[in-house]
Amino acid sequence: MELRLFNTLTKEKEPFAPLDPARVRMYVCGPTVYDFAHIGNARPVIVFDVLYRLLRHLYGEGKVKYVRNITDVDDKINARAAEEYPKLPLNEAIRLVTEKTEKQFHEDVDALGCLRPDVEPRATEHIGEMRDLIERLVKSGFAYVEQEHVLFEVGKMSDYGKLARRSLDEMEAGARVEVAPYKRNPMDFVLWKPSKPNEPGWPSPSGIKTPGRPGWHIECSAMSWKHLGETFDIHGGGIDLVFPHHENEIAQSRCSFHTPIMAKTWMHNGFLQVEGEKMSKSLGNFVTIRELLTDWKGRGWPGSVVRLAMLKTHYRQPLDWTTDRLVESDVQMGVLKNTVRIANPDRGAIIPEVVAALADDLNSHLALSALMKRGNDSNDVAKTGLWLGLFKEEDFKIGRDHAAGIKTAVQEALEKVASDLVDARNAARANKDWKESDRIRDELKAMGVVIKDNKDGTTTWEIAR
RNA sequence: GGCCACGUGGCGGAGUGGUUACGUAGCGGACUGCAAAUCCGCGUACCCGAGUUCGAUUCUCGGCGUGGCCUCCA
Repeated sequence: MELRLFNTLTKEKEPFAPLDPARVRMYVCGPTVYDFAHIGNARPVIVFDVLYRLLRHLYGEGKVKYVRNITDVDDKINARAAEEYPKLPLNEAIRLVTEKTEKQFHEDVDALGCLRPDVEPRATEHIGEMRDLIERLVKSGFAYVEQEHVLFEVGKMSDYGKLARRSLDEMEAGARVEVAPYKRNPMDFVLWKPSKPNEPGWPSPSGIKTPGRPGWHIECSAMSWKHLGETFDIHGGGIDLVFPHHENEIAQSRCSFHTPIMAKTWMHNGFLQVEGEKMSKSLGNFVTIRELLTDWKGRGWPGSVVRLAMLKTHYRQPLDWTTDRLVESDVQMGVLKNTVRIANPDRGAIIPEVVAALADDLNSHLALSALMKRGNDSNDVAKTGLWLGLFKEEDFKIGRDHAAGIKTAVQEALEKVASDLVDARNAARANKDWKESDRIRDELKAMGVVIKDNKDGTTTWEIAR
């Protein structure tokens, strides 16, 4: 099956061919760990999780390497640490903030059914690689040292701006901010900057005496290099990262290694709004993953429902996050769960139409349509839903145990009670005592058991969703 | 101001130069003592204007609207 992906570099959907099919390599920009991740952060995590699953399916599980970084050096982190732990030394406070936030992030995205990447490198563990890259750039003339800063000189790179499709002239004309005095060109960007005495700092490159810290972009160049090599296949993130972040990553990496590309395919997910408005703290419509899972609009939403709600829209389209979207996803998830309630994924196969839809630039909505199509074999739906991350293995534990004849004491007791009541109700029905029959059904309902009178005359029951 | 994306039925949303998915909601029906679940049927949409064309929702140009980037940001 041919995989086609939209490449921001060429603005075209193109056939995907890995540099090395035995080692498919993908890098996605991960979170800056200073606060709960919000629903906008969840979008790329879910989207690229689906791509990761698809790549593993197409090339083999052991053949794909997925790297998603954790940014643990950043001014926002420093500010948050000082605010939350004013009495601790800053470095210790920073460690507490980043560790806590990283744990929260993992809990949240696990709940959304996302697989962990193969490597989750931390910026602070790659300062050496960053210094190495910076030294290379200075030596080869792409970067310069000025007032203890190291800056990348954009004018030295002939096709700077290619990803964002902007020429230097256009960008300078649009520059609205004050230009720092140490910059040769207004668009030059920081690779390394000096730290104040109370800030985190590391030995500086290129003969700078004062300890310093990295600029924002260099960490991704360093970590992708360390874990994926000088060039790799896919680099992903939110569309807002195209400029300047990804443009600058490309500049750093290509000029360090003198390569024509950094990543072959650049993929960017579209932005998300909340109830038709831009999500922002000032509007008060900021939605964190944690809120969604526990209490948003009066209830908690299962991770699978959030995942489904996210994948209903193609990843490059803008997405409006609304209650209606979640309610509909909840209904659909209920239908899916009902379909697979006695299914066994081990006996099913991944539905080819679902894979085909995803292989066409991750058309997740069409894939979901194929999954929910009437008449699908329930074992196939189970297998495919599991593969898509919509179901978890434990969703099928009861079905499997049931098939294997394993029951817990609680289940046995429940079954005894329920089957006695069902028998009593059927006896009442045989006497056309509808009042008693309905009373027993209500009693069962109160216990969380739903009755179904089947067409063949039998009566079955199940635990209410 | 510069660059870019998007605009499809009540809602979500795919797709296509001509035959107009699918889901959800709604309505009608089958099945039921009544329910639940399931199944069947119905609705007939593509921002506006101009152009290309035998024919455009689909291509081109212009407009309007929404959003993004240009500054930390998924």
